[in-house]
Amino acid sequence: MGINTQKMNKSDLKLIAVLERTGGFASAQELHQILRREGDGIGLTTVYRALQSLVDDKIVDLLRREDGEAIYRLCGDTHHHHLVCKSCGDTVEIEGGAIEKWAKSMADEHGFRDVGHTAEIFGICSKC
Amino acid sequence: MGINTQKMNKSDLKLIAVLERTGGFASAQELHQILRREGDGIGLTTVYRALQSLVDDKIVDLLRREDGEAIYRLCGDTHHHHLVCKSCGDTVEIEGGAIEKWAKSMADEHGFRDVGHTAEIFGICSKC
DNA sequence: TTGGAAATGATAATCATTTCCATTTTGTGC
DNA sequence: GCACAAAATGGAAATGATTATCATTTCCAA
Repeated sequence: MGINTQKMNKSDLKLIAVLERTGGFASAQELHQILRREGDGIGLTTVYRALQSLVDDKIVDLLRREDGEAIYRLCGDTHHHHLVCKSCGDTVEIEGGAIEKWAKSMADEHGFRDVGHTAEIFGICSKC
Repeated sequence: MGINTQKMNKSDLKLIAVLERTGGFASAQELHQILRREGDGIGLTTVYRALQSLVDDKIVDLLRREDGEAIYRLCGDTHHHHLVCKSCGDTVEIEGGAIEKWAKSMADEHGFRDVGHTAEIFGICSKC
């Protein structure tokens, strides 16, 4: 049994569809632009509302960009991390098995539960 | 040798003093209010500028509250990561030896150099 | 003392997010 | 189909943090 789509409204489903299609993280503003570009007249307010309800229902995760802007992704997407070039912006998706273990053991050690984590690596790629 | 205060300006020192006194995390707006309440006529602009420069110099850490607002805290002199409670904001500094190794090996594998990294864990602490 | 660089702070601009509210759509019993 | 209430929608204005602008002040070396 996947997501229960029975009780959702159109906006929720539209947002889920876009998030499935794009795959990664996206901000509310970006998601709104994507839908608009595709001819959907959805309003920004509705995008925020739908995302909020999806977060409440634990269907999407809410994270934060470096500058504090909220970004969303479908829960259950394969969890991975990024290796980003500070010069050209090129990004490599990498596995983070070691991080998962580290986060879990640290959380256990300090009595934290419901833990998530962020981990990114920045550097200069071979081309730059 | 602690922080090098020689090259700092008054505003930087004021902010450090308040952060030392209050101990935990505080937002720019809160720090500004505290200084104003104490009779210091410092401007909000200067508070943001000083905090930015302290972050650049790795003298304070910048994290995000749940709502995206930036919060600042004096950091110790060792490289560390944070375990943050999403509910009460309580923070534990933790070692990240595993992360250092992981970041280095990933960077080597993909030909990146001059690498840095970020890693934070967030969850619900035992008290909440 | 003085000239220029750095620091300062009030004000305005920016930008994501929320709130408000009038309008439209949807669902339901007849 | 029809009337009507509840839910959904979206544009516009409000909010609040952060940043940019720019005129003025402070600092400091010559």
